[in-house]
Amino acid sequence: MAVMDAILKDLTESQIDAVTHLDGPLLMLAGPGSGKTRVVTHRIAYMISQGIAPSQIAALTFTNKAADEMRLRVEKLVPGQSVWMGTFHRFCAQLLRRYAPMVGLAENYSIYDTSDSKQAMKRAIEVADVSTSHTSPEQIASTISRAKNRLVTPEMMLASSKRSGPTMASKVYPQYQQQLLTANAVDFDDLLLHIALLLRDNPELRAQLDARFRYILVDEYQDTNLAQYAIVRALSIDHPNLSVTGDPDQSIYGWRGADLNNILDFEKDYPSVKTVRLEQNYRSTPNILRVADQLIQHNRRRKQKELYTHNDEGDPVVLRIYHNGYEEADAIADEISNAMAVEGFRPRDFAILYRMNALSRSLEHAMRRRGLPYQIINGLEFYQRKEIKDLLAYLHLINNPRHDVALQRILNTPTRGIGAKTIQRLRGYADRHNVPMLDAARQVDQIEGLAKRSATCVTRFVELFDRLSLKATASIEDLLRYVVEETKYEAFLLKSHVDEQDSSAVANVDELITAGVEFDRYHPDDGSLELFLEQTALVADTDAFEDENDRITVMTLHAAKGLEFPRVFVIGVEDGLLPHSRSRDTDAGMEEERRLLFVGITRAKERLQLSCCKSRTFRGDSRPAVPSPFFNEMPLDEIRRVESEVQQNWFDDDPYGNSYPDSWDLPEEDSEANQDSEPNQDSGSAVHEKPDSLFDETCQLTEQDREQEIAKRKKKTRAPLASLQTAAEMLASGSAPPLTVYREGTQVRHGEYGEGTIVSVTGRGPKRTAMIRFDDGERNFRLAFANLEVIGG
DNA sequence: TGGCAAAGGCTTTTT
DNA sequence: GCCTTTGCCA
Repeated sequence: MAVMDAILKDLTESQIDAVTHLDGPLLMLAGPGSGKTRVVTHRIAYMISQGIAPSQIAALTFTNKAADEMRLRVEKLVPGQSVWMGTFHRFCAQLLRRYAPMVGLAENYSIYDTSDSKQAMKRAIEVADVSTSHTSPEQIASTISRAKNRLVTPEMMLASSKRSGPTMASKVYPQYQQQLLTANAVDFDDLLLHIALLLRDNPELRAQLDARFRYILVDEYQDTNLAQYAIVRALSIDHPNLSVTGDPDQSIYGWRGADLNNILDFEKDYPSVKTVRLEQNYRSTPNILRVADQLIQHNRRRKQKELYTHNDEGDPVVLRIYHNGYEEADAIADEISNAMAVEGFRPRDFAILYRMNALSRSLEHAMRRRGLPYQIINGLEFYQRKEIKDLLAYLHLINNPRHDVALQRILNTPTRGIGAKTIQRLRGYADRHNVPMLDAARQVDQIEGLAKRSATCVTRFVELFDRLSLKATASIEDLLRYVVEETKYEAFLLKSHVDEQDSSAVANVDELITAGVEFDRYHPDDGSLELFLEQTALVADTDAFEDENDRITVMTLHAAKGLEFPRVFVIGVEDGLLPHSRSRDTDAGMEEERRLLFVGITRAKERLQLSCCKSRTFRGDSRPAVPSPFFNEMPLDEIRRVESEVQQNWFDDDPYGNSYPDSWDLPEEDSEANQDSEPNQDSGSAVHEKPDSLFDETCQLTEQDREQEIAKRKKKTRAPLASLQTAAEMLASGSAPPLTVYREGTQVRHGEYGEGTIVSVTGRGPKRTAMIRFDDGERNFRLAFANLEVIGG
């Protein structure tokens, strides 16, 4: 049979083993580049070819992108079949649409994004009346989020905190849930939580859905949390045809509640499981694979596996040491541009990966200056833009008039005379009566202490809203255009960006409308406002990735999971960055960081470069950087180490005025540059005894380097690095603005407040701040801005 | 009330 | 360095 041939052709024995497994639990342990997606898609095709109804199959992925990819490939094998494929969150969102009333919601419920839920959280904290002096809303939010991922309800949290006294989170959690319920909204975690609890508490519904989704496939199983575990478990009792794929070594979402035990204990949960191991790697060269393998051997919580490949040896992995982040970015951009010109690589062949989004900036500069086409996949993108959030807030409120966060956002946007005070009054009224704020706005006359004028403005807003609501069933495009027009939104944008060259805001509005047009075209029949909003809420940053675009890809290591590129650069492989300083303290944290680097390394097919810098600009000023301890866990003898030469004109060529800080700092802060890199004494007991840590000479500034740098800086007119010169020298050379020494006891005169005495000086660089005592009290000034005159001391 | 400028604070990763 | 909050003035 032809279809069958196509499905099983070119598969290895163990792959066929997995593909042809139909009934009963299946665990696929698949190393990087082992053709996992291929096996999963072929398996779906095989199932269908064996007569299993596509409607009984659900494939759950981690990102929409992975789902799209899967859909595309299944479509090729068995055209026209409709298997449900999508993310866990989308899966739950759609179930919840249907069963919303069972958890106290209406089916037009809204999905709060992170910033929405932060707003709700603040309000909950206010209502719960707890002091946040020792925590932040974010901290409480993350505690509650973790609780939800572990299926802990407000009642459970309260009960468990009975003994030690209620915690901040246990007091806020019920309030927060009340906020969401009143607003007919859920947050990301609730999507999973509601469904998990629904399945647990309603045996009939559970059985019904178990039968409906008879075959469930879960991708990236190593990244599932308890809530997700409970959901798939509940759907696989009568029909335990659950197949999961994953790689414990690629679990990188522990911070989000992912529980490695889900995959490590799968065989215990389902004793009759068939386990298939896919260990052959079809992606990378042996050189790359050995580095990855030796690194990950240092993790203890894992399942041992043998990675091997029949690919050609290829080039050695390169470890590159740069002076600073700007050089790193420039050199990589040059290298890419060279490889394209000389070796015929395409932009899409390259990926640059890093631990934090903040590291993308210098890369962006470097590539833009060379005219290299690139795509940055990062947070704070399109849907986070103010103008987009504003317009979507209108749509959200039209779809769900109880959406309080949206209401508060647009009540005075564009400005229409409704101030913070008025909004606060409305909120207070709403909280007291336990009603949505829009209802409060409709009853504005009954709110005491509100100025007549404010009340009129509110009423006018309600009228506007009612007018907009009449268009609720129009196409998304029409609705958006109508909103923009009725609110005079563009005029508002133009007015608020008068002197800026920021025309991008208006362009973004157009782009949103375009997105609406596309949605309308894609959903001629089933398109609804609700669905549009759901889609925009559940898009991830990684989904913006388009591989048909011929561009260099720039993104975080997290976002890179599941992708592959011929040439990969991992930048910023430095202690404190990778591993990140906030993960360094625990073994679990370190292991996850190690896995993260493992994921980065194994994205590369042909060539891999890891790089670190001697100094890195961070939060405004540059600090010495130390290579990642992970380098000591790699086969260094087969890695090619290249230290960039000191470029003669490097500092003069530097296009960014700030690669070295101007000298605001007082000489006493010298020491920082000198107390380099003690190669992490506290951590790494096992690998520690290598005294010849290869970085001794390379990654600390040698005396010679230092002298060269001093010489070069002296030539410049810009203020030199304070740590390398005394204030007197700077004055003598005329290279610095007259350096005023502000210290405790210095007498100063302020243009406005008169004479005073400096009590203390804190902070560094442009943020250096002095506390000055005047006759009428103490005030803080930033020395860089304050207009101070020294009169003595 | 609204607009602006300065101070404050903060950065891991994302559905 | 950048975004958010605050505090002051028209």
